[in-house]
Amino acid sequence: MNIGEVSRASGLPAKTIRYYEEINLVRPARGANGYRDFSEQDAHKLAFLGRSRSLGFSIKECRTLLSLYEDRDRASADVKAVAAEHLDRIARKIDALQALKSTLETLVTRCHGDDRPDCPILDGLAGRKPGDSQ
Amino acid sequence: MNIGEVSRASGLPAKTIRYYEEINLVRPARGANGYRDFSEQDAHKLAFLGRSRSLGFSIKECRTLLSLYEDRDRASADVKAVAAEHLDRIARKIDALQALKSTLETLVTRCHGDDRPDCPILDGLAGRKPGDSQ
DNA sequence: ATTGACCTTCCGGTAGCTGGAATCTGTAAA
DNA sequence: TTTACAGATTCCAGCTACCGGAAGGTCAAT
Repeated sequence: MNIGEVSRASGLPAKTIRYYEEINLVRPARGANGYRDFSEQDAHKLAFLGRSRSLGFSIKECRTLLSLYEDRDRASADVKAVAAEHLDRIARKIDALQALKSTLETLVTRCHGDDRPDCPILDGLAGRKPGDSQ
Repeated sequence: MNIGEVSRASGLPAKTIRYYEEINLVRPARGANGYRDFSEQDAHKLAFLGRSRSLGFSIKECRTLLSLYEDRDRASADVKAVAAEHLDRIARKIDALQALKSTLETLVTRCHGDDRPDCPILDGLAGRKPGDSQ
C-alpha cells in the first residue's frame, strides 16, 4: 500500500503520515524503490490515530492509547484513566470558553454598531467600566 | 517606565512585551542606556492587548482592534464586526467541544474500567461499532 | 568593590503539522 | 520511444504566540 492509498483510506494527509513516521508513531516497510509500503495493520493504526486526534487527544496521549491498543493484556482502567482525564480537560475548556463567550456577548450587544465612533467593546478592552468618563 | 514596571502594570510577562515590540505592536522609546522606556500610552496599549488576548482574540485581530482603538473616527460597526466574528468562532468551538465531549462520555461510561483487557474506548477509537465481533 | 536585581540581545524550542522546491519512479498515451 | 503526468522521495522553512536560558551590560545600595 502506497502512501496515497493509505492516506485516502485513513483520511490523513500524506504529509501527516510522513510526520507520524518521523516521530515513530508508525514504521512502515520500504519497497525496493524507496517508497513506503504500508501493511493493513499500519493502515488501522493510522485510522486509529486519526480518530484519536480528531477527538482532541494530544500526540503524547495518542502514543499511550496506541500502546494500550496494541497491548492485548492492558487493563481497561488504564485506558479509562487517559480518556477521563482528557474529558475533564475538555469540560474545563468548554467552561472557560463559555465564560469568555458571555463576556464578549455583553460587549457586543452593548455596542450599537453604527458609524459613530463610541464603542463599548473598545472601552471594555481598554479597561473602562461602563459609566467611566474616560 | 522600565519593562518590569509596565509588566507589573499590564500583567504581561516582560518576554511577551519584548515579543510585542518585535512584531511592532508597540514601539517604546529607548533610554540612553538602551533600556526600553514606556510611556503611559504604551502601558495602556499593552493592557488593552492583554485584555484582548485573554478574550481569545488572535494577534492579527488585536492589531485590527488596536488600530480601531487608536482611530478616533472609527465606526463602532467595524469593531462590532470583528468581535461578532470572533464570538461566532467561539460559539462554534464550544459546539465542537460539546459534541466531542458527549462522544467521549459515551465511550468512557461504557468502559467498565477494571483490570480486564476489553475496552469500548479503544474499540471506538479503532472504528469498531458496539456489537462488532472483531 | 561587590552584591543582586534588572535590563539587553540572541538562540533554540514548543505542537502538529503544512507548503514548497528539487528530484526520482511508475504508467499510459501519442 | 518519447513524453507527459501523477505520485513518490527528502529537506528546509514557516506557522502561532510565545517561553527558557545563556552571556553580558546597568543601576542602586552597601
